[in-house]
Amino acid sequence: MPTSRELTIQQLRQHDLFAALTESQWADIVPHTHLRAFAAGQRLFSHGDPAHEFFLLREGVVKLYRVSAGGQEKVMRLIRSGMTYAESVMFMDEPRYPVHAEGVDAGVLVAIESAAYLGILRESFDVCRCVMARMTARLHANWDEIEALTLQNSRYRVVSYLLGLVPADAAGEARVTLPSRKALIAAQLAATPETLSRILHALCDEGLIEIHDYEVRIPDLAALRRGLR
Amino acid sequence: MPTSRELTIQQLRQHDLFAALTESQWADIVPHTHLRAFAAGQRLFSHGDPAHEFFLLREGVVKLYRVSAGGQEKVMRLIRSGMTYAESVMFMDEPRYPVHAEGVDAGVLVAIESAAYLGILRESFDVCRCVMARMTARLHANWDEIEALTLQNSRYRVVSYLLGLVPADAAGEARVTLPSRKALIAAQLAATPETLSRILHALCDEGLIEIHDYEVRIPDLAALRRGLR
DNA sequence: CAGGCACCTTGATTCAGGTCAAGCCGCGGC
DNA sequence: GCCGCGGCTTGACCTGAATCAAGGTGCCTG
Repeated sequence: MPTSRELTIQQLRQHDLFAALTESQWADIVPHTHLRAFAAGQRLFSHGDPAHEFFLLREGVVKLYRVSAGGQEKVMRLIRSGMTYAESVMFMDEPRYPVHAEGVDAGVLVAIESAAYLGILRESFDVCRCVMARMTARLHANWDEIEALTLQNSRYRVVSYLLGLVPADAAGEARVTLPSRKALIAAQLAATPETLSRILHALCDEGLIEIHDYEVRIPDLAALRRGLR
Repeated sequence: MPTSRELTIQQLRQHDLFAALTESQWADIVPHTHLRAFAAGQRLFSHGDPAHEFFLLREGVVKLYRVSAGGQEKVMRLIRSGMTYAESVMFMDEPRYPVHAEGVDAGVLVAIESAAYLGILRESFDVCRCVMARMTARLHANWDEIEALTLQNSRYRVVSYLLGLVPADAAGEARVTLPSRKALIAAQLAATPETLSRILHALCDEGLIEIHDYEVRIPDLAALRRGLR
C-alpha cells in the first residue's frame, strides 16, 4: 500500500507544472519536495517573507489575503486541493511573497524548492510554456476581477460568483453548495458578510435562488443570468 | 541619417524582451516587426479579437480599458512610449486580447508577430526568464491594485498615485507633472473626474500639495506619505 | 471677435454599501 | 439541561463617492 507521500507525489507528477517533465528531470526534483501538514488558522507565510518555495495543496483550504492598515482583510484567492500557488513568485530577482497565506481548514501541502524547479525550467521549453500559460491565465483573471470591482456593483459580483459555481454543462436548473464559510466568500467578493447576506436574501425574494444553509438551488439559470444587472 | 524605422528598431533591441537575444535570433525576428502609425481615438484592437501580435509603443499614448454594460470605462493601463503591451497574451491556447486598446494621443507603434517571437523563446531560456519576470511583476502590480481598490478609499489611491510619480531619489520637496488629462487619470484610479478634482483640492487646502495646471509641487514628501490615511 | 468646444471645477442631491448593535440558531462541553 | 460561542441575519444609521447640473477658462475656427 502506497504511503501518503507516494500518493501525493503521484498527484504532483500529474499537475500541469510537472506533467511535461522527463523521467530524469522528475527524478531530480522529487528530493526537493516536502510534505507538510498545517492547522486551521496557521500562518503559512507572510506578505514580504523571502520566498524559496512554492506549493501544491493536497488537502484542506488555504486563503491568500492582504490586510489594510485598518485591519480589514481581502481574500485574494482561496486555494483548494490540487491547486498550486506562489509559483510565479520565483521569477523575481529577490523573491518575496506578495500576500499572506493562512490555513482555513487544516490540511497537507507539498512545498517545492523554487531553485530546483527553476533548474528544470532551464532545460525544458515545454515546461516554460506551461508556466507562462498559467501566469497569463492568472493575469487575465486579475483583470476580470479589477473590472468587476470597479465597473460592477456587489450584486453583480455575487451573481457571477454563484454562476461560476455551477458546472459548465448545467442547463435550466442547477444546485450548488457554497464551498466555504459565508464570511470568507464575502471577503473574496470584496463585501461584508452583512452585504452578502442581504444580497442573497434579495435574490431569494426575487425567486432567482433558494437557499438552505450551504445549499443553493437555482431554478432557472437563464433568469439568474438576466438578473446580473 | 537613420530612418525612423531604423531608430525604432534600435529601441526595440534594447528592450527587456529583446535584449537577451543573440544576433542571429535578432536577425530572424526583425522581418516580423511592423511599424504602424495611429491617430488619437483610433481603436487598435478590441476585447475578444484574435491576437497574433504584441506591441511596443514608440510614440504617443495608448489606453487599455474595459467597458461595462452601462458604458462606463475603466482604464486598466496607460501605455507610454517605450512600453510593451499584450505580450502575455501570446501564451494562451487560443490567444485573444482581454481588453480594448485605443490611441489617446496619436503615435507610432511596432507590432511584433507573436509566432516569430515564440519561436525565439523556444531556444533561449534567458529570454524566457526575462518574460516570466515581467509577467510576475505585472501580476504583483495587479494584486496591489486590487488591494488599493478594495481596502483603501479614493483619497489613498490619489495620494499613492502622486507618490508613484515622484522619482525614487527625491527627498524633502518634489515637483511632478501629471502625465495625462485628469479625466484619464481618474479612470485609472477608478474614480470620477469630479472626485479627483475634489481630492486634489482638499490636499491643497491641507497644504500637502500645490497645483498649477498639470504641475504639482509637493513641499514635503514625508508629510504627504503620512497623509495617506 | 464671437461662438463653440474640450476640459475642469463646484455645488446639491442621491444611493450603495459599510458600520454598529442586537438578536437568532445550532453545537459542543460541563 | 444550561451555558457559551461562532457564524449568520436583521435593522438603524452613516458616509464616501457617484450623479446631475451649472458654471468657469482656455483654445481653436470661422
